[in-house]
Amino acid sequence: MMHNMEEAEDLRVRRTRKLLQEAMIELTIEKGFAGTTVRDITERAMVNRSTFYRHFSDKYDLMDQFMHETYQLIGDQEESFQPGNECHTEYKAPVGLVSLLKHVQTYSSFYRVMLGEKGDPSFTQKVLKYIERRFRHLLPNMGLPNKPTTLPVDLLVSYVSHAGVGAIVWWIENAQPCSPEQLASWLSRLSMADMNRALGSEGE
Amino acid sequence: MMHNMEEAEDLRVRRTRKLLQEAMIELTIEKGFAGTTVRDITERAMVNRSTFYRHFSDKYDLMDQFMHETYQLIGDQEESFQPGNECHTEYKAPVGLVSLLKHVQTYSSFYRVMLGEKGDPSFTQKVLKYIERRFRHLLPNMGLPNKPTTLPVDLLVSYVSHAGVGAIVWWIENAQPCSPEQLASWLSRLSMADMNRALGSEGE
Amino acid sequence: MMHNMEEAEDLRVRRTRKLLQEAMIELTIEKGFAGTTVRDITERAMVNRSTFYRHFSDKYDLMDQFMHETYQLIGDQEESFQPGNECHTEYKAPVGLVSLLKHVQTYSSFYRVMLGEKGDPSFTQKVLKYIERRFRHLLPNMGLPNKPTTLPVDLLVSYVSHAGVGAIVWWIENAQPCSPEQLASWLSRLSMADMNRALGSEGE
Amino acid sequence: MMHNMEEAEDLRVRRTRKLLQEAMIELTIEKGFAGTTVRDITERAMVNRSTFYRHFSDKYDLMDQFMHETYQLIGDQEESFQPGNECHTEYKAPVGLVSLLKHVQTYSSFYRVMLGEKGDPSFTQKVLKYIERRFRHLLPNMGLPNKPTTLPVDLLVSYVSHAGVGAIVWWIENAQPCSPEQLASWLSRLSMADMNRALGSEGE
DNA sequence: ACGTAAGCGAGACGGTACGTCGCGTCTTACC
DNA sequence: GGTAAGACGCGACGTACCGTCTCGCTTACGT
Repeated sequence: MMHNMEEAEDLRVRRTRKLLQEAMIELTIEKGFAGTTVRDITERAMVNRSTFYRHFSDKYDLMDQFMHETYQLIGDQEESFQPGNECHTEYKAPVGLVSLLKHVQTYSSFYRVMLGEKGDPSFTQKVLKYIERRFRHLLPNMGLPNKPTTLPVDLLVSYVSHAGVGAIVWWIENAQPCSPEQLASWLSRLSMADMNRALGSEGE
Repeated sequence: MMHNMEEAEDLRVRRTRKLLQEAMIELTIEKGFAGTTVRDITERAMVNRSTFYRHFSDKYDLMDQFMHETYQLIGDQEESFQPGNECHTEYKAPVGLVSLLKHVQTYSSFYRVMLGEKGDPSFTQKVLKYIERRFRHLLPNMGLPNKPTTLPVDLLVSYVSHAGVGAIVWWIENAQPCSPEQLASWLSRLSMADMNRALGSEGE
Repeated sequence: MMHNMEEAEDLRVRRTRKLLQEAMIELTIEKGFAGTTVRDITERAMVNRSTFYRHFSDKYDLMDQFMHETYQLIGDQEESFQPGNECHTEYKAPVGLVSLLKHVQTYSSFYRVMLGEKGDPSFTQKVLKYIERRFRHLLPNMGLPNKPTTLPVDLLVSYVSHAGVGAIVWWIENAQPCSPEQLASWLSRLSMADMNRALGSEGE
Repeated sequence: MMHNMEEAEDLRVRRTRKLLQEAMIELTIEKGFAGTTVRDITERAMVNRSTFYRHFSDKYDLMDQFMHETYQLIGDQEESFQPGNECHTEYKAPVGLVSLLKHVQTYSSFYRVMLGEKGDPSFTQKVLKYIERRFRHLLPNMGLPNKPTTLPVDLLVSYVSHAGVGAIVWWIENAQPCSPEQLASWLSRLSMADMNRALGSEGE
């Protein structure tokens, strides 16, 4: 009745995976992702190198699984997120954005490295895609004229998504000088303005 | 008296460097930057591997020198760029932006890869820093209140710079569906609006 | 009262050991002994790998136990072997040799591999030692002068023992083109001649 | 006129190969061939492991090349060997056999291991094939009746070849208690007798 | 016949060697 | 002096086996 057999993984397995994940994060912070080798990770985690390969095909796989688990969690928290009552009426930061920022804050050193020049482009890409997806969910609620001569929606999405990452980068590179809520508020106001401005009224 | 010594390089040297540069670009397009090895480059360039190391310390150095030469050229073209007469009065795309976009268009396949997940984070970083520098040149001309409770200028710069890269990414990933001038116009209007909006009047 | 405790093994145990033995033989025939791994054996035997190690310390141990059991059997059959009435009087093949050859014939494919280049030197060595022992049993019955300048007995023993293996190798590599009895006859005649010739009369 | 360009191999290359060969021989003597790893060899030779693989595909290849070079040399020495004047007329050991035994004596420790249970079956096989080839060269000079019911020639060849190895094994395992010439004499007398006896007159 | 100790399946783990690849340095000969 | 050719040391990679070790399940045995 209780031990939920579908995810009752071997205790040793969970321990090993956790140790490897933590080691990877620490080392990435210290010397960048590219500069971190599988051997480094396993030595730090005090796990045999061959054991690493029993769980992950390479360091990128370890990375991916970490992100996947993490973003799953953020996604779960976000279920309480109610679309419809937050956009362009009142500038209140959406719940999901705040919880994303809180996660980023938790791993701020890690994100600082991963989104920077010692990081990994496919990581940045994943964050970007995640943000893009969020924006696209918002879009249908706004009037989207999309007249031919008009600024294309996709351009706008790419613009605000990258901009969002830019805001996050600023935040973590300056030791998060404001609360997640504050940043979320500024950020969503900027993005919403961009989108409304571009899609709503065309000045010319 | 000695043929303008700063650029009278040995013909063989210029040939070798050019071959290596072209090979690197081709291979990066084909298999990503990380996946391209020095041996690949030298084989494609039909140059001996040890010769590579006489000119560049590694592939990142080759990359850097390529970018440096290129952006030098763009910078030169941009000298005609007159700050002051283009911002927030009339939404005319600045000359420099257009010439940057034209350069990007010339190497669009290369940029598509380098700014994407097969690219190199330090490349992206350099492009970003370049754009940021451009924005900061513009800033002093605008009134910047920077009250404490207000959206920080640095956040704004990071926001619009990343957004600019986002626009470029959209452009090259969609086979440049509009002219450089058109994109420059859209892009500068969006950025200016962001900056004016945030710095000029605080709605709330 | 307890059913002869030395061989009343658990049924499962006997089954497992037999399966493993057979698998080893098959695989050795197919891909040589060195090329056969413990995992191969257990997979073929449909037995868990850890079960293998409960019975044998490694594949060499499995090998040894197989040989030991087998040669025990041959030894038993050989008890009827009466030394003294077969050597240098009449060239009749000794019983023991024939039963050895019959055993070899039964496992001819296995011996073909094990005595060849995909085999195992320690296996060959064991066969050799077995044959040597047989010859040494015969020796005391012959007059052995062993004068200093004379061909040493040990050399002779090594000579005929290896020769015996050579005969067996020829036999199994040519699909046993003659009966065990025929080969035994030829072989013992050759060996006896060597030994008589060398030990009995020195031509020069 | 002097630097014989066809075999003027890079001096470093010759040095490296020699060091590796010697290391392999030493280690094989110390711990057997199977028990010697590539890493062992390279450490002993004070050569980087990857350099090993630039010259040899694995330790077996190193072995083979060593044997090939060596037996080439023996073959060269043997050119003075004149078939026809040594067989079955006078029991004088053939030149080739003596030079083979001298080579074996030079590397006696190595051969002791390689032909024994810590050795390698394919090595033994090569030695065997070499000896077999020598015997077959001798054969045509003898009258070979080969009547159907008669002892097959191939059996005889296998018999004497293995026997020859047996003699060598005895020799090196007993610290070569006699001169190569003495052993060669005994050995060729035995083998010749076997072959004459079997092929010449059939007692029954 | 049946309860229990054994044998067994499943598989994580620490080790060690493998053969490959890429790097950057170096030497030698050629032009 | 620039280049080709290529040996070399270094060190990471991902794979393959090895032998050891739980941990539950099931099955033949002994009374």
